[in-house]
Amino acid sequence: MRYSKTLIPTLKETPAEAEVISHRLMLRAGFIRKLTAGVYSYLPLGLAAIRKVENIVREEMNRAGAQELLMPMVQPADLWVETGRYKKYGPELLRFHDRHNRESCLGPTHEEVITDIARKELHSYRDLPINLYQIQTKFRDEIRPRFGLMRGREFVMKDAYSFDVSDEAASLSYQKMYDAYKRIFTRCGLEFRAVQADSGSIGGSFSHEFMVLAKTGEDTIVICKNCEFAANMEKAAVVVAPKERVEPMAELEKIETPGKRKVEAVCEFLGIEASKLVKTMVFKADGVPVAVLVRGDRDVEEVKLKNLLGAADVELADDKEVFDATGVPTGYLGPVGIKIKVVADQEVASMENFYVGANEKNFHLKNVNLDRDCTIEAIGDLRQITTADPCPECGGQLATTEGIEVGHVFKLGTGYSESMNATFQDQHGKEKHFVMGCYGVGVTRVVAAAIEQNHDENGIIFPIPLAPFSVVVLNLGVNDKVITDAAEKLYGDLQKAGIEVLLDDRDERPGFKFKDADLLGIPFRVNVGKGFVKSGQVEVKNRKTGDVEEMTPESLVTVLKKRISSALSS
RNA sequence: CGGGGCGUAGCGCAGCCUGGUUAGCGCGCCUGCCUUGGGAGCAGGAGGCCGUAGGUUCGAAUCCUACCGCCCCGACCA
Repeated sequence: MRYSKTLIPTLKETPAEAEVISHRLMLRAGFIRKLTAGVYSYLPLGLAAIRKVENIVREEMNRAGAQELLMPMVQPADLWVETGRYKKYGPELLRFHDRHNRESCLGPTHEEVITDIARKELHSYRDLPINLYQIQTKFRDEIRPRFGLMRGREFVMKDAYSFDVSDEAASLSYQKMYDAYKRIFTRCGLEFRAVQADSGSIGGSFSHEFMVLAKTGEDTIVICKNCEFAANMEKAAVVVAPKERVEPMAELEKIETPGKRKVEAVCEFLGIEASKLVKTMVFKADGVPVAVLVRGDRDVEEVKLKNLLGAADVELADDKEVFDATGVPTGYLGPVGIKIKVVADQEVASMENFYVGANEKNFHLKNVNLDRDCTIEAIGDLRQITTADPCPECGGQLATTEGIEVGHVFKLGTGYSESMNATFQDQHGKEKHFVMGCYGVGVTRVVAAAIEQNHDENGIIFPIPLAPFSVVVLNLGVNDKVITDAAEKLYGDLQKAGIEVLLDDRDERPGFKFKDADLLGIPFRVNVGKGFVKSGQVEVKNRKTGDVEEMTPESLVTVLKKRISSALSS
C-alpha cells in the first residue's frame, strides 16, 4: 500500500485519555479511534494487525480439527433463562427489547447458542467429538472499561466449544485446544505462560489461562523456579506442612489493648509477631456476612473464599456493615463467641495459643485455640500464596510476575447440556448429555498485549507475524527521479516476492518519515535516498535491534524474503 | 455503583479563582516560498453552539444548579 493513499492518522502528541502504553501507541499510530467508552473503531492498520492474529488463530484451530461457524450477536433472553444465566450474569449482559417487546441481549459469550445448535443438530455419538468456533465481536458491558483494547466493552474474540461423549474424551479435546493455544501464542511471537486458573462465572471444573508476560498485566501469576508449575495468583494452592502440636493449650485470657485496631499496632503493643495473631475479616457472601480467619500477616484471596462458600459474589464488608452484623467495631473482631458464621484458613487450624480480637472494644484474647474455643463452619485454603510458600507441586521456590490474559480454556462438563437438555444417543441407544469444553482467545487483546510487550520510546515494535506490514520502504527523495524510480521498483519487487510492504511516498522530510515508521512498528524499514544515488545500495534498518545494513535492492528482496518467511514459520 | 479528576479549534493545553465588549497559545490543517537523513524555517490563511439545559447579572467560557460525556482508583473478564 501507498502511505499517501492510506488512512494512517498518526499523532505527535498523546491524547489525554490514554494511560497504558499500548493504548497510547495505538492511538498515536493511528490504529484505533474511540467512539464511546470501551468501544473503538479499528482503522486500516489496526485492523490489519487484528487480521494477522485472526488468521493465525484460524489456521491453528483448523489444524486442531475445529470447524468455523458464525453465531448471532443478538440473542433471545429465553436461552439465557434456560441456563439460569439471565439472572446470574448481571449487568454486564446488555439487555434490550425489540419492537415486539421481546427480551433480548447482546452476546458476551455463546455457550447458550452453541448448546442450542448442538441439541438440535447433534444426535448421535457418531457426530462426536466436534469442536465449533467463531471469530466474532463480543459485547460485555464492563463496569469499567479501560486501557483501550485491553479491556474494551466491545472486542473481537475467538470462542470455541467442544462436545464429547465422555469426560475422558472431553479431556482429549481440552488437551488439543491447550496445545493449539500454545502454538497460537508462539506463532504470534509472544512471551507467554499457560497457568492454572479459576474457572470464574463461565463455570466448569478445570481451566488454564494463557498469559502474555508484561508489566502492565492485570493478573499476577505464580511460577515455580524448579518445575513447570504456573498458576494465577487467585488459584495457586497454598500447601501447609502438617504440624504437630508443641505447646500445651494455655488458658484463655482477656487483655486490654486500648485503641489498637490494626494488626501492626496490636502486635507492637503486645510485643508479638503478626504470625501469632489471627485477623477476623468480615465478607458479604451474596449479601450474607461471614467471618474469615487468616493469620495476621496473610491476605484473604477472595476467589478462594468464593469457591469455598459456593457464593456467586463476595465482597469485603465496610465498618458499618461489620458493626451491624456483629455488634463489634472493626479492629476488635474475633471468632470466639461471634454472632456470624466463621470460616478459617487452613493455616489457622495449626496455630497454637494465638491472639484474636475479643469482640469487645479495646480488648483482645490471648491463648486462643481453634478447636477448643471456636465454632468453625469450614476450613480451607483461603489466603493468597506468597513467594515464601513452597511450590504446591514440587516444593520448589516460587516467583511472581504480571501477565495479561489473552486466552482461557475451560472444561465445562455437562452443566450447560443438562440445563438445556442437550443430549445424544450413545452406542447402546442411551440418552446422554454432551460433555462440553469452551476455549477463548481475546483477539483484540492479543494485539494490545503484543504492544505492551514489544515497544520502546519511539513506538511499537511488532513481532513479524503480527505486523500490519513486514516492510516499509521510505522514498527519501520524492522529487528525485533516480530515488523515486528505485523506491517504486523496490516496492513492486517486494510485492511480487509476496511481502507485505508499505511505500512511504509522501512528500515529507526524511526525519518525519523515520518517526512515523518507528511509531508504526513495522519490522523492517528500507531507506531509499541519497546513498542509493551514490552507491546503488539501499539501507535496511531492523526496528527491533536497530541494526542497519546496506545492500543492493536485488539482494534486499532475497534477504528480507528469507528472514520474513523464517519468522512466520516458527 | 462508591471515591477522585476533567469537558475551551482535529490533538495537547492556557484563560475561570478576582464576570467586561475581537477567547488565546503550541501542534496539526490549507496557500505560497524555501528546505530535504531523525517530527525544519518564513509569510499568509481557514477553523470555536467555551459539553447540554436552566439560573444569577446590565453583561457569563468565567458565578450557581441540574443533567450528559470522558478519564483515573476499587469490585468483573478474552
